Amino acid sequence: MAKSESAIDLGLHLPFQIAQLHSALSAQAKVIIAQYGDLNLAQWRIVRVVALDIAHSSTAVRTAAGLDKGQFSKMLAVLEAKGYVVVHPCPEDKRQHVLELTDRARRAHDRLGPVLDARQQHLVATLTTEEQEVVRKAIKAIAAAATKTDFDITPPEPEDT
Amino acid sequence: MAKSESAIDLGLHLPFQIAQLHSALSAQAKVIIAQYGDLNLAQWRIVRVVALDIAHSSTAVRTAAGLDKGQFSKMLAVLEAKGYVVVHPCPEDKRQHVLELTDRARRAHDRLGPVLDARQQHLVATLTTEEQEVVRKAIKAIAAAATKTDFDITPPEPEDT
DNA sequence: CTCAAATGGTGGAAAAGTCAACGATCAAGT
DNA sequence: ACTTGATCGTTGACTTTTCCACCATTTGAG
Repeated sequence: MAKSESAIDLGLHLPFQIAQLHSALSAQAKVIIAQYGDLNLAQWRIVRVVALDIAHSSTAVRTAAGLDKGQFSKMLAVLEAKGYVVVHPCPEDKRQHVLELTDRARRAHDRLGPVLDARQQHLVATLTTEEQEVVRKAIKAIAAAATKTDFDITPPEPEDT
Repeated sequence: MAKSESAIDLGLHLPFQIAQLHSALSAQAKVIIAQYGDLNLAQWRIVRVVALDIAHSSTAVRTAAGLDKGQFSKMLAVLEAKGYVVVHPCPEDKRQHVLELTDRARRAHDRLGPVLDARQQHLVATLTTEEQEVVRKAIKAIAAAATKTDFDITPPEPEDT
């Protein structure tokens, strides 16, 4: 088989390829988003999660957007300052907030949403439905497998030097 | 079909899921690498590219490792300072350098390489060979599709506000 | 040879992301 | 009611990543 290469074929390197892919996607998103407003990627994600009614309370939005606690706090402050969201106290849990989008955010979402949907379609355009399904499943599986960190074929040996 | 959700099902979101996956993989790699030495991810990639004889001249290594120009310069300086690589002038192009690994780097690679290979296998362990093939193809295709930034369903209309 | 355009590497600035500590709030048990 | 432990959001320091302007070198055209 063509696996004669040391280890660098195409098969190996999955994390590297994912990183490359992520980089490309991120750059693409950045350019697109920049054309339509003054929000960055993280901020847009927050807006989108709320606009699609995926979540409205702060923690739920944060996890859905996949953001760090600190970063979320900062981005949310920016969004509020720019007039994209209004923050209400949460009746059920006084520690949290409830996010409400302003008209400005809704307009931005109405303009940008379709473009991002088009992008999404463009991205998977070359894949069949079955392939998309496989990819989706694989992402999930690999993400789960990525939690293990103790491989330890050979335990670290500090006195090797 | 089950596509009743606004847009947020599983199918959409690919960039987001890739981002999450990348984050998980990156964190995993970070932990593993940290156990075996004092190199970070980018530095390790450089070492690996050279160790596997994928490239030796600076620009080739940089692109193979998928690093930013500036970051590569800095990481390379660190590698040199730590005694992992020796930088020679490039005879064919005086702007570039030729990278040579030190024994230290080779030892590090000999120790860490197998662990990362094991990790790689673990990551794709749940996927069949065909599925791996699909994933590989998909990554390539999506990455290619990610270069397009001009979707412009509707051109930006500044006077919408 | 000379010039202009393109490419490579460096360094600094700005942005993004990470992390830990802190006070406020909640939940659960007593 | 009270206490303990957990969760939540904020803040500030810190690291990492990204971007851009600059100079040196190369390449190709005249």
